[in-house]
Amino acid sequence: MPDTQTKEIFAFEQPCPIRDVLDRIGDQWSLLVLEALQGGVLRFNELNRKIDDISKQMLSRTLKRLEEDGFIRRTLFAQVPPRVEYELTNLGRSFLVPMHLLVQWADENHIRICTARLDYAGSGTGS
Amino acid sequence: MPDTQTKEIFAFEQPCPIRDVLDRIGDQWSLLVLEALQGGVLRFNELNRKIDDISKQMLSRTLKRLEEDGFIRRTLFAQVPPRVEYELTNLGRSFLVPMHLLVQWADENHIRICTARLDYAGSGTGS
DNA sequence: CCGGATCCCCAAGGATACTG
DNA sequence: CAGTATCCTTGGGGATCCGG
Repeated sequence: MPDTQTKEIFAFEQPCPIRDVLDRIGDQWSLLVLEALQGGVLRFNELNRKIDDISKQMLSRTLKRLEEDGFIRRTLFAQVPPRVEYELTNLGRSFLVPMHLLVQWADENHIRICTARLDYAGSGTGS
Repeated sequence: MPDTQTKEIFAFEQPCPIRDVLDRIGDQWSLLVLEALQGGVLRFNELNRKIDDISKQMLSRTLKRLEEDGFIRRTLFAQVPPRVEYELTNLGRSFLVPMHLLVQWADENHIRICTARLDYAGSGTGS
């Protein structure tokens, strides 16, 4: 792709940090990884086991993206059996503060959402 | 799954409210719509103009999903020229509280994320 | 004015095999 | 052990046309 045209991603991209954040943690796995790393340093396969329904592929991608955005730090020990450790950065840790509030809200209001869905389905379609 | 280890991770199962929430607001437009409705009641085309880079299609879908989950309320006035009004529910308004904290965090730390990206790109690829 | 129905495209996500 | 490369599937999102 030699020449990427300036495709208008969003008109609100420049001053829209939340978009960046949502794009990162809105995916399937990022939040799980961040939560898993709350306990401390973990190696790749430890993470893989801890989240065990994630594939190596997705774990790798997710870690790379999180590292790229500065949420986690990757440390490679150049040894014969490779050893790589992942841990939260200060940025990652600080992020979990507001995130947990959102999680808490979700937890407290999930029942309402479910109720609303049933209600909607019930009133919308007779069948 | 009655008993797992010190799994503070939200299991990826039935009781995973955050997944529901992220799936809803992690999309392209939901947040924009919710923010737009903060000011009060708006009609369909008013919303369309306010977010003007959204298509009618996506606005319609987004509104329906938000209504389905109980974040907004839709009021139809059966008139010859159809009139439909949208407004936040209490649930939707309460959601914006933790959400704004996340937005605020994003706002305050966006520069760090951007820096991390440049840093990562700079150290990762020499070319 | 307010959408639904339809078609299309692309990128995110998964599975598997391979590598240093 | 810690990934990468490759292929494939899925569905979100856009454009457009149609209907009430």
